Amino acid sequence: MLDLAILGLLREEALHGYELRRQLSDFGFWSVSFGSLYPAMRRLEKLGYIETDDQTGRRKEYHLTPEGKAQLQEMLEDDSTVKDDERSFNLRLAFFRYMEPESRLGVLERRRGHLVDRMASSRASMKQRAARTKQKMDRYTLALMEHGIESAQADIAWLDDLIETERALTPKKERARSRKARSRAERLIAE
Amino acid sequence: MLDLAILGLLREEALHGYELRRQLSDFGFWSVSFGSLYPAMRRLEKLGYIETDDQTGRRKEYHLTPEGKAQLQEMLEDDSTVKDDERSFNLRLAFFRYMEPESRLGVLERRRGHLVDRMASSRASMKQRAARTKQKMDRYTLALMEHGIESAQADIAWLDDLIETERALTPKKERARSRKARSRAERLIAE
DNA sequence: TAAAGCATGTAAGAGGTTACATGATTGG
DNA sequence: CCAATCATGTAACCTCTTACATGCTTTA
Repeated sequence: MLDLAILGLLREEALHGYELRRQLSDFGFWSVSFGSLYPAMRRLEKLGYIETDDQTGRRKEYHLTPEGKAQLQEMLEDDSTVKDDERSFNLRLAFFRYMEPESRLGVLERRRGHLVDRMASSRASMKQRAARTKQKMDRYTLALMEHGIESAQADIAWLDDLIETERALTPKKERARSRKARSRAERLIAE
Repeated sequence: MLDLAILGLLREEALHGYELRRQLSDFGFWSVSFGSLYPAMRRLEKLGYIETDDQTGRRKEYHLTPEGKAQLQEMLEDDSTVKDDERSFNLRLAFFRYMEPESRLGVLERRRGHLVDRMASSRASMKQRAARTKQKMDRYTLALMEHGIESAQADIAWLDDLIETERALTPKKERARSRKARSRAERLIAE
């Protein structure tokens, strides 16, 4: 997670730890602590993925080595290690330009599927709870769950845009299956 | 975090670990692992916050002790230990009904302020980056950041609804300062 | 009767945080 | 020149996950 973020940010330009941290939080990822960032950079240096040549004292600017570049590529491409959480997805999306165009659609659709699943099970549990206990949920819990569903819907609509654009950019055969899977998902959403 | 979730869910009804986990994920909080859940319940039992009397073998239903109830109250009320992340806020909101009405507005406004801040700094860094590097951001990064801002705006609007409703429910004097703080925040949002 | 799901638990370790320590540089 | 910010780092610890182990119960 953190390793991916470091390598990804360093792919574009050489950075030192402090600046890396700023960018990480500016992108809206997360505010990693220095106690986690600096040891991570040391580790990546030992692994030969990043290095620094300027000894000019104060700042320690790291840049990607060819091995680091290859490692980044592998981390982005290998979806067996991908977690289904938002941060993991956002991180990949931020580095989409470094990915193989064919892999991008897969990442987007996987994220979409995950959101659809979560929404469906959230809906189901709301109904089940309404049926089980006669009294309705308290105002706050209801607001929380409804907002969760609405946010997920907005995210899915946004993903659909991205998917559509991506499809237009990489015209390929064999789209029938994906389209079918998508309309099934849409039925699930529609209550 | 996990402790708060366990105590909060047990406040309404006695539950065993397996069921607790299901509810936790149904609420959209997170899918806690058993390797984390069971030890946590043990710990809470040793602390005297929860207990079980049914030895009927298979399931171990825990319920809240009076001490556990007091502890829950304290965890909900004490905002010095509150983290500003989404999960922490959602968890508190789900247990709003157990909180003092006077504390609720504070939680909502604190969350609002946090979102406004993050959005403002995200906006600022986008502009700064646009000015610094002549070339515009790649399509994906742009989509990510814009969507982040839009999501935050939607969350803020939702919070405003909650805040308004809450104000109507707890009519009090001394609202002028809060209202002023809120309109300042609104100016920040409006680009 | 086998497979799938229910239910509880342990051990090891990944992946972070907090708190602390240090010092250089910049701006009012 | 003093405070704030920049900048790097260490040590202790905390929270949670993964992987494993066990056995019961329901369903096809």
